[in-house]
Amino acid sequence: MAKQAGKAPTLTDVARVAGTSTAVVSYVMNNGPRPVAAATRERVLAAAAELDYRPNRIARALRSRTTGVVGLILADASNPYFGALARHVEQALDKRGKLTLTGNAGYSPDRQEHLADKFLAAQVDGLVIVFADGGADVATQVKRAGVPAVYVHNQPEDGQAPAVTADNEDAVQQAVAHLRGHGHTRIAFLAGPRDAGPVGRRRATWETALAGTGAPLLRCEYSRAAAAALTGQLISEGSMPAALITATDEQAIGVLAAARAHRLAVPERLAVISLDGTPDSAYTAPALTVTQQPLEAMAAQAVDLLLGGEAAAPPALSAPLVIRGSCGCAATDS
Amino acid sequence: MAKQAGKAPTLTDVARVAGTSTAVVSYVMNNGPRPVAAATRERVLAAAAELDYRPNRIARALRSRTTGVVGLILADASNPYFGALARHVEQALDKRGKLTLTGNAGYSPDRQEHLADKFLAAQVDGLVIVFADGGADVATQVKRAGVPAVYVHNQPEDGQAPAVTADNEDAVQQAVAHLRGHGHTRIAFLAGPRDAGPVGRRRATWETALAGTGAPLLRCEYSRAAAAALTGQLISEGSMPAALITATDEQAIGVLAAARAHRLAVPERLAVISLDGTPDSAYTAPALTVTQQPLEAMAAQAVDLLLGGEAAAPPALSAPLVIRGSCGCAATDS
DNA sequence: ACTTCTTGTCTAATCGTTTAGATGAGAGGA
DNA sequence: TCCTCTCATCTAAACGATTAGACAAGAAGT
Repeated sequence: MAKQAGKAPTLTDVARVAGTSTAVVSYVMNNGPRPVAAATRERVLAAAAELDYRPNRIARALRSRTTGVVGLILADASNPYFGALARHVEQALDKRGKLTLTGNAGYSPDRQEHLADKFLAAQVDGLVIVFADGGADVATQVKRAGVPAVYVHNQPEDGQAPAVTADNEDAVQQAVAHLRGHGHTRIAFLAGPRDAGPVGRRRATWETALAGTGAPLLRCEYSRAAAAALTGQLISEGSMPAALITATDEQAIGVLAAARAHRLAVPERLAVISLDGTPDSAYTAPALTVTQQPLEAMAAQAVDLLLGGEAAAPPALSAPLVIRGSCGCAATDS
Repeated sequence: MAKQAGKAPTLTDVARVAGTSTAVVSYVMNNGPRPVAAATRERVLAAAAELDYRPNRIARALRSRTTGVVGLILADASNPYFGALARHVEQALDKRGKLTLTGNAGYSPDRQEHLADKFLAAQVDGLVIVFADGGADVATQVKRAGVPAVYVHNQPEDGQAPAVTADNEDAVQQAVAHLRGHGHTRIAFLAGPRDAGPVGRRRATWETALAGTGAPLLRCEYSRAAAAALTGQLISEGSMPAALITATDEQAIGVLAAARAHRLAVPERLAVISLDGTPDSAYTAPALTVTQQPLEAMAAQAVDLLLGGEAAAPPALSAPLVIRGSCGCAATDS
């Protein structure tokens, strides 16, 4: 059937075989801007099939100024939270026929800009940006280029660009309420090194909820090692609070490891709730009670927002509380 | 300085400002195939800077038949092993000035083919393929397209394409030797559902090492849930072996969770060593003893292999044994 | 019978590069 | 002086698609 020798067949080849001009072939291929007679369409389709013709996306992109590629900039794919988000974004984009150009920026603003630059030069049709923090420079850079962009999980300071996040206020409130239900009053919060945008609002919500109780605000990098180090230090000093909400699972996992190393019983002497809810959280010891972010829904909404259509009232992205062992409830280990 | 209105500047614009033809501008931009007088070069560079000119990669790709984009097909970015590998591959490619098109195939051959198809249509310069298993169809599809490809972590059955893997035989042997050092003789192996290529060789190595001891070969999907279910069942039946090597960390984590749920003490009554060594493995309870795969080196080698050059004798990719608590050594928790 | 639509198709310009071939100006050799 | 080489540069043809404008033929309206 299919020719196997030589170069890939082009539009012109198909036109020659079908006995038409390249224009009609193009019209057929994209149900083009002009109608084509049924009989002709058949001939074209047959010719295309015979040659195993596949349109050259590059040529199409050059002419039509749309590449069918979307850039995804994220902090770090080896963090399961971002990794899972990346996977869902990629899948949502694929469903819309788009390809995903991925870049890991680490937590460095320089690399964020570098990637944005590269992606813009590659003429992406849009950008999905998932940062842990910061990214203001990138935001203005992107806006100036006039490329549509959506921020997920965070929002640049200027707050102009559309952003998708779970309902963080609600999540924090659920966590606080649940820990209070266990009798805790001094509930500490482990935040990231800085905070801006929606993720920062987690801290703000905690602050108003716990106002006046003297519960400490802790800060460390979003890594297991950093959280473990901080926790170890606090335990040694004897200043570890009895209840803690962590901004991320990575931090919570670090806290748990340090507690174990120092023989501090969880949840008896330290109750923990984390705000991410990655798959990892179900397999820690004890399993983490979390507010589970709906990553798939967030990814879907981000893509809808970016590509338009489906603008049906964006569903509220609530992060339900998933109760496991680390908060003090009977461990429902499995 | 920079123009801000209107469309992006093109080669032609630069040529006009510099008072040259587009050819010289092109020669300057890529230290072109022909020399340019120093004075002229300066003028061109100045004009380009003034206009803030950035070459249009699409047009360049159309003409020169090379896109500067490499496709990365992997099973599942939310699995930290693949996520970390993806990050390292992306970074190695970036260092070479390439962009990374990423796709998650899940564990489905259909999606593998779908992605390969898309990427080939996008005219990628090369393909990095990271599968858990299988992928023979994709391999032939890719080979027929004549696009260079490298397989990482696995190798298609036909064994023609270059592949990068850690030294799995050695890893298994280290694990077996270590568990024997703890006095175990019946050392079971938890493999994936099928096995082919290098990953399959892990099982083969185990088989020859343990020949005649009657140690069982277990199989389940590469997921925590599947491993946990299997382990739970074995414990209930009373047929759980006392020593186990798992093919992946994900499986090991599932095993640990099930053991905990069934109050089976690790490492006292069940010693475990896993063959991946993802960051996760350091934070389980007890922390996993693993053979640690050098993901970054694997990624670097894969990219070198794909893009040529640097062919300096590929370093041996050994996976050193990292001793933590799950094997029976004194837990060096931290 | 003559204009006016409609419908289907073709011609050719265009997107922004790369690069082979033509051209022209000096330098050096006879 | 004339011819031959270099160099530096320019002209213009690709690359493979999209799409506005021209055109031909038949249907419909008067």
